[in-house]
Amino acid sequence: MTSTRLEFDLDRSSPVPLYFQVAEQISEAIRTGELTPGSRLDNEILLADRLGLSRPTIRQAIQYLVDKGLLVRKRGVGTQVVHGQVKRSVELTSLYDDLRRAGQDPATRVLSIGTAAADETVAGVLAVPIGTEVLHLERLRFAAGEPLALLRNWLPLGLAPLTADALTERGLYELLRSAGVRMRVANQRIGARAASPAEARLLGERRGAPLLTMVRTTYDDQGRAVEHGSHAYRASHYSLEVTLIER
Amino acid sequence: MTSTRLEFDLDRSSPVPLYFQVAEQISEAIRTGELTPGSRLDNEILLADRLGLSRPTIRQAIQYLVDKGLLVRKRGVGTQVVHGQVKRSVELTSLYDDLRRAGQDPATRVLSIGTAAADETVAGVLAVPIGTEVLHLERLRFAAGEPLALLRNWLPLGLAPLTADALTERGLYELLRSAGVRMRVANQRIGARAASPAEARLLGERRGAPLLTMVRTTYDDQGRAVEHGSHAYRASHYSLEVTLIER
DNA sequence: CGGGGTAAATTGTCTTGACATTCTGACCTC
DNA sequence: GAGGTCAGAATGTCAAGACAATTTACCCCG
Repeated sequence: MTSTRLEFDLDRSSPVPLYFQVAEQISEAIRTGELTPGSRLDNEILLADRLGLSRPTIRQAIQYLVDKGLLVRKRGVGTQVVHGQVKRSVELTSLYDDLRRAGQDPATRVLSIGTAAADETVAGVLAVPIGTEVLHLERLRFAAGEPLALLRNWLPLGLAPLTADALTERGLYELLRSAGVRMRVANQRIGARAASPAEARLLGERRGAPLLTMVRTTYDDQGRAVEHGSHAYRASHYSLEVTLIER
Repeated sequence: MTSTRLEFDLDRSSPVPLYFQVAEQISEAIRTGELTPGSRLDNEILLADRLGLSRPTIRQAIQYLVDKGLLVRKRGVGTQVVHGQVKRSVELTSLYDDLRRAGQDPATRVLSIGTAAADETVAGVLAVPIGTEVLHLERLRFAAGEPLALLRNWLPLGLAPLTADALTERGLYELLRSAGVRMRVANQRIGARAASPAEARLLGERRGAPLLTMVRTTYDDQGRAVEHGSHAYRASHYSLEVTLIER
């Protein structure tokens, strides 16, 4: 089994790090099928030699792809492309992003927006004193013209200029990101329960219909809570997908 | 703000890599509160110097903790302990493991175990031809004496010696791991639906009660599917927790 | 012909050294 | 006093080399 002779374009004057250029091109070769699942990469020393790079740089590129789940390394054996195509969606996504990517034409109706005093739960997760004024949102999300989810959020004040108009046009995550908030970690608790009469009316379901619930707290790169949400989805129309990669 | 003078025990004769020893002890210092959230670590060069290690080794230790979400690095600034305490459970866990860790005394009743011909769905996710014989399991999981979940699994034959007795005593993941299966990636789809009469009877719920459902496929480090499961949990008794870390 | 030991191949770990990039804060100028 | 400029500090990237640990395959011996 001879390994594929990959071609690489390296631009040493580019601000893009060399290890990243290498990783991108290996990744591309996997995507296009030039590197088939199970095939072996050349060993690190040979690769480094052929590209005129040092071994640590090559290792950094490979490690990056191993962390993303595209490659597998084994000491004494070599580096291989993983078999099978696992969906790789480990990103911090929001419902709005997901729907738009799926071509589902999301729409939002802002039910309420304004400040509220943080109760014990909200104060706890946002790490502010009880009673602190926080921003409270209630939105109804539609996809393909159908009501899909009831979204309630609490955020610290002053994070981003959020208005009803802006929230009607764009998703919360998108607005936060463009305001310079760098979300990095999210903790989600996913459950299910029967719809209350009020929820059923808003979502167009029968009373007692199963709802998928998610309580999420999102933190920025400093570990500060930037958003807390309590959402309810119509189980008949939506499910969540999660991919876990063990290191 | 002076940085804490950490003490480190390094054992160069240990088979445990030095970078890992350092990472463990920083992690421990964070856990015990010796390093408080927001506090700055000494810079990498100073740290390397004090421990008698090279800078790349220190960087490897820090990078490991950054990936786990315990530390934050900023170029030109330094390395800090993240604020807040995000739950760090990015592991590939099974229900059985979760329950036992929570001291919930899990128990299992094996409803059926045997081979079955793979239908289109199962064949697709396990990457075997339709009609291939696969192992099929049906289990009822109890916690604290109460029925909690209905678990159905399909596995390739010959992976591990699975018997009804073994499955009564231990979890599926535990048995697979001890048979040398290295699970690395899991793709999960989480939803909710109303309980069918049969499910309601087994789980001790009323007909139509909301169930939390999870369809999961687990892959080993080669990317080969090792397990496919379709599970239903009593929403009134259980919820799933997921932590996402963006790199 | 089978089993065990050995050697080769490959990745894992660690060191030393250099320069680039980015952020912060102090200083200087207007 | 406000704003821009510059220097210092810290992490980011890259190189070249050495040795360790592990896996695989081969060869030799019984």
